[in-house]
Amino acid sequence: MFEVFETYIQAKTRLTADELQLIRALSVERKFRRRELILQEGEVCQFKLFVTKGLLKTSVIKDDGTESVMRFAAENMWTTEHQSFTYQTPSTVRIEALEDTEVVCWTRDDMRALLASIPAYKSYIDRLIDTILGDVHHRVLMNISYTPEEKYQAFIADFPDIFRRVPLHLVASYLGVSRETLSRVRHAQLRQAKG
Amino acid sequence: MFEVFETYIQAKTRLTADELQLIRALSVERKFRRRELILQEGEVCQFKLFVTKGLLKTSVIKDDGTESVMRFAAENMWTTEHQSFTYQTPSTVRIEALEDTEVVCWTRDDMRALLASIPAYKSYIDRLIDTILGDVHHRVLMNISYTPEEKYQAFIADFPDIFRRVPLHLVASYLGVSRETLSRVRHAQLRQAKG
DNA sequence: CGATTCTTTGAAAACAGTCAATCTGTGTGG
DNA sequence: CCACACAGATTGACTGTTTTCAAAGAATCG
Repeated sequence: MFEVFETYIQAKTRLTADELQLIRALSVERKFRRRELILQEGEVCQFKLFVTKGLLKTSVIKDDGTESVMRFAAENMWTTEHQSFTYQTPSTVRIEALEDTEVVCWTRDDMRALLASIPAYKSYIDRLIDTILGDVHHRVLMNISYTPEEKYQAFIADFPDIFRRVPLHLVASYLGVSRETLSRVRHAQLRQAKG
Repeated sequence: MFEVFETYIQAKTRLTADELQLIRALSVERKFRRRELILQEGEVCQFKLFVTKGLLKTSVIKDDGTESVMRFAAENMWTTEHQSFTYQTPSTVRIEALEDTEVVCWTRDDMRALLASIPAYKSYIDRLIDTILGDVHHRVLMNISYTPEEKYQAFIADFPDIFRRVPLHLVASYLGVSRETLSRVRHAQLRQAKG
């Protein structure tokens, strides 16, 4: 699995063999089965995960049982519960595997050590966070100003590799519309694409 | 104005007199009138702003003239167009003063220089970004799972110092509901509070 | 297969959005 | 200082959309 990460990170930044070796030494490889929980509500998030294979879902479950999907993470994407990971506090979200999934991950302390000792890696992470910030701003704008049709189109455009692999009702939850509405939206768009 | 920033930053992190002096040396103080544009769509965002007095609004105007408010920034809050500032690309958003406003600000290059030479300042900014990330995740969750009533309550709880100073229709835009709906929501809540 | 999960569909209800008109307060200029 | 203009808020009636509920149909996994 680490090889996938290695390929990815080499494309993003220039690391020496020693630096990469250090990152590898502190990494942990883990596998999860479909439906397996990576993180449960109330637990402290111990790892920052890099997905090398499969698909993860981060979500919040309300008291009434309603689920809100915060995030999907497929190959070559990072995921973690930022708050819980950074401050080692109980998580309010859960992370679950939607497919059999393989990840490479690091604990907070190991991550800190790596970032402190490898400037190029730190600066890559800084750029990554810039990107995340841009993405989430885009998502907010979509949330407050798009119609359901536009939201679904944006989702397809933003996650071309993911949208076919995720059950529609989870996409609906991610977008903040009901599954029935999204089903109808998609149906209408399919008809339009044909006609 | 710098004094306000100084008080703020000293409470957040420990800086030496020299470091603070350096930060001051590169800072620019600016004042804006109510309704004045700080940043226009298409312009490159030259500054990262720290508000010492007043209130700013960041928003996006769609082709049909509809405005979506992305963010408010009052005293002791930072604001900038992250994408435009970081990569010096044209901004898709505008920033406007809702009140007469005073800010302390820094250009990207000066900010970079400061962060590179003052580790404590860099680490403060890193923590700040952690906070922003948490805030915006909270906002997304609110967007996709709260009712208009809950959104308004959350806004009041999140911005107790701001909500009274902002026209209701801008709050509505920020929350992604129509101004009429928010007006009715607020009315109902006032009645409830009395009864 | 057999059971679960997921999707679709229809009909009804609830809801928020739109439109239009009015009301309020504020600030500006004569 | 007044009057007028303007930005903002409210209200009612209406429209349109989305949610909800319920049931049936498809797909998928074990």
